[in-house]
Amino acid sequence: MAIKYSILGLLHYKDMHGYRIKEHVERNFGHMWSINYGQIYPNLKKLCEDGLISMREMPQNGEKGPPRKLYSITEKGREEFVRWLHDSPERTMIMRDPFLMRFVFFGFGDREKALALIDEQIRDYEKQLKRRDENKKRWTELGLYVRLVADLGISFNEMYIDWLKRAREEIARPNVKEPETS
Amino acid sequence: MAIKYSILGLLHYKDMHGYRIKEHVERNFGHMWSINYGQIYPNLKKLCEDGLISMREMPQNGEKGPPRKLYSITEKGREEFVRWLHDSPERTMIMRDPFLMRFVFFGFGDREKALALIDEQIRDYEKQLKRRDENKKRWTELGLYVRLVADLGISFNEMYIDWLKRAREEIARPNVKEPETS
DNA sequence: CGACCAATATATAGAAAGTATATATAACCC
DNA sequence: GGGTTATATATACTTTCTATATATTGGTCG
Repeated sequence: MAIKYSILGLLHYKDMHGYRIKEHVERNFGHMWSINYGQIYPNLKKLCEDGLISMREMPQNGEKGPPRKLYSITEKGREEFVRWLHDSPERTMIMRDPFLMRFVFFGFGDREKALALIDEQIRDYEKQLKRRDENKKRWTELGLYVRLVADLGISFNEMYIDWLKRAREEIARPNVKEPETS
Repeated sequence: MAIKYSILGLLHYKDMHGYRIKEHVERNFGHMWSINYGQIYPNLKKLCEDGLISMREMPQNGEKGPPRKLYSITEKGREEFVRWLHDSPERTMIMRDPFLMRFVFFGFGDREKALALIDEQIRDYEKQLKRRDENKKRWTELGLYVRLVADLGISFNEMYIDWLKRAREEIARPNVKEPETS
C-alpha cells in the first residue's frame, strides 16, 4: 500500500488531478520513480471513499480536455499520512532486475553473448549516470530529502557501473569455471 | 515473465519438484532472491502445458508427504531458455523500497522520528552486510556468476550504509530547509 | 466550416509478481 | 491411536504494473 500513501504525500504539496500527478512525478522524480494511470485513478477513487482526500469537479475555462477532477488532502488524510510516515517500513527493499536474473544463468549460455549484454548494460547505466548528474541541480531545489535520494541514485549508478566492469573483466579471463550442478 | 525463465533455469541444474525449488532458492539465493509457492506451482503448470518441462509422478518410497511431481526441462525448454538468456532484457531495474518511499516525504513529519527510522535502517543493513560477508565463501562454490552477484550484493550494502550515514548527518544538522511547495 | 489531428484527461481490463492460507499425506513419538 | 512435525501441492487474493479504451476540446488546414 505504498503507492496509496505516495499519492497522499504528493497532495500535501498542492491539489492535483490524476493527469497532473503523473506529470509531476515524471518531471520531478522521473529518474527514480515511475507511476501510471492504472495506479493513479483507482487509488484516487479509493482514497476518496476512505475520506482521506476530497474531490471537486472543475469548471471548463478554456482548457483542453474533459472536465478535471481536482483532489485535495483532508485533515483525516494528513493524520493518516503522518501516522504512516512514522511507521517502521513493513518489508525490506525489493530489487528486481531482468538483467541480473539472466546474469546468474550466464554459465548455461554463450560467453560472447553474455559479454555483449554486459557491455550494453554498461552503456545504458553510463548514459543514466550522465543524466542524473545533469539533473542534480534541479533536484536540489526540491528540498533536502529529494536531493538526498537523488544522491543515492548517483551513488548507486557509480557502484553498479564499477561492478559491471569488474565482472566483465573476470568473465573475459580465459579460465572460467562452469557453475557446479546443485 | 522473468520468474518463469528463472524456474526453467533452475531445472537446468537438476530435476526438481515445487517444494524442492523453494528450498533450493532459499538455501542458495536467500539473501538476494525469494520465491514462493504462489509463483512456483502456477508457473510449473504453465511451463508443462507449453512443453518446456515434463512431469512424472514419483512413487512413495519411505519419504514423508504426498506423492511428488518431479519436473525436468525438455529439449524445447532448453532452446527457449537459451533464446531468453541471450535476449536484451526488456526493461530496466526496478527498485522498490518502503523506506525510501517514506524518506522523500520526511519533510512533512517529525525530524526526530525520521532520524530514529534512519538509525533502524542502518542497524538492519549492517546486520545484512555481516550475514552476506559470512556467506561469501558458500556462494563462491556455486560458480563465477553466482559469486559475482553476491559481490554486487555486498557492494550495494556498503554503498547504502554509507549513504544512510551521510544522510543522517545532514538531516541532524540544525539548519534544515523545508521542501518547497511545487 | 467541418474534418482531422494533437493534447488533455479519465477509466478499466488484464498480466505479472507477491502474500496468505487451505488441504493432504505420511513419518515420528508418546 | 492421536497429536505433532515435516513434506508437498494448490488456490485465493492483493498489489503492482502494462496496455488500451474512451471522451473532450483546441488548433489547423483545405
